[in-house]
Amino acid sequence: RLRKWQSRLRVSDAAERNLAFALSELDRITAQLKLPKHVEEEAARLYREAVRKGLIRGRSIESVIAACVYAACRLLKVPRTLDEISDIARVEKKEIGRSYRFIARNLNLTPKKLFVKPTDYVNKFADELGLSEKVRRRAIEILEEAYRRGLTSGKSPAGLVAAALYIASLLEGEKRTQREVAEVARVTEVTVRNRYKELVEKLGIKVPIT
Amino acid sequence: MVDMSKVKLRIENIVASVDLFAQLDLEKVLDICPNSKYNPEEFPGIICRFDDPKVALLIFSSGKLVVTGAKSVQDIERAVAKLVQKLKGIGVKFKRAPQIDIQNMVFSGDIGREFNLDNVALTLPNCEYEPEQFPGVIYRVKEPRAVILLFSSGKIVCSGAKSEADAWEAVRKLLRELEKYGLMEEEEEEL
DNA sequence: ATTTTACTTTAAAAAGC
DNA sequence: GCTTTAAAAAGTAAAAT
Repeated sequence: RLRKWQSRLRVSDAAERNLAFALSELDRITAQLKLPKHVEEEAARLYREAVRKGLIRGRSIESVIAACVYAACRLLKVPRTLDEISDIARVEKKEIGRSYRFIARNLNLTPKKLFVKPTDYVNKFADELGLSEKVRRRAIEILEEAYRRGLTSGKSPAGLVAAALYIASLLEGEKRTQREVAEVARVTEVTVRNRYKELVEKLGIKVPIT
Repeated sequence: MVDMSKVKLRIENIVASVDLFAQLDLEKVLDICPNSKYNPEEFPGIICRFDDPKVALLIFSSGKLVVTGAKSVQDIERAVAKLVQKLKGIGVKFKRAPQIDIQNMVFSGDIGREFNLDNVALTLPNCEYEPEQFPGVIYRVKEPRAVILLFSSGKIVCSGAKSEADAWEAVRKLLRELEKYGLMEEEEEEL
């Protein structure tokens, strides 16, 4: 009898220790990324739910917490790239991505709930690049036309937004280099260049010679 | 009725597990497998490649094998027969004829029309789509168990099926769902 | 700056860690 | 869970030219 009691205590002990570790990890990440309180709370809620459903088995607490942060950002429309999170999480991006897709599947986080409008990324990147409202509007117009023309399916949203911002910055006379745009969007210059070429070509955009 | 007339499927890879019903001394087996690799530290089996039929075999001391890379069940049968002949050459005795089990078949294919994957992801239940991580929609079919990757071009990859008939049935079920949710008509305008 | 090579996703088995 | 094997899809990344 006493043994069973002790083992239960041990189990809840371990569970409490794991939760405490997970929440401290969550605190560290959200503080470093300067994420709003409601995102941290949502991530914590998702984590507890994941634990309750036994989704942590076979996965590290770190990768699941990082995945919950990313999922919370997507659910609450707080644009953040997976790269930014994996920079400070001590787990590789690939592993966070796997945990993210796994909890999304099992917590019924549908693509619809997780969808973040490209517009939100436009504003986030434009903020970091110090671009005007005019450039943002132009970039969004380009993205909407690209969507209508079927040029966005399967492509990296970050890469598309980066290319649209690059083009808009040229058109509105507030030029940013491909390198600068690629850096904030966390994609390579080659990706920006590829998207840029396709958008300019297929949408017939005349960019000023640089 | 689901129109499958424009759908194409091409076998790309077959994975099979095989039991030869014989114990093997892997050090001796190494001699009859020219281009083979064996590092028990990292992997317990011999990795051996045949040019004809073009397959890769994983050979274990238990006498069990994994044959991959085949484009037909016949390729697997031929590869197993070829290995058995070589093993007989070094004196291996078999308790009975080898048992071959097809474990997985991978197909590439085409549905014959393009898709707006954002629309598909927002409408088709139980699918995954994370373009930041992978360009295709991932759709899991319960029965027969298989997974289909759907790309914006309409090209697909079907894996996990244990037979060609199962793969066709899985694709048929995906098309039935796409039709059910009106994702097969909306003649994506222009271009 | 462009080309080549490599890796992302899916499935499944083998023996052992 | 991981290790190894094969193959396609289309995109992106990294490395080479």
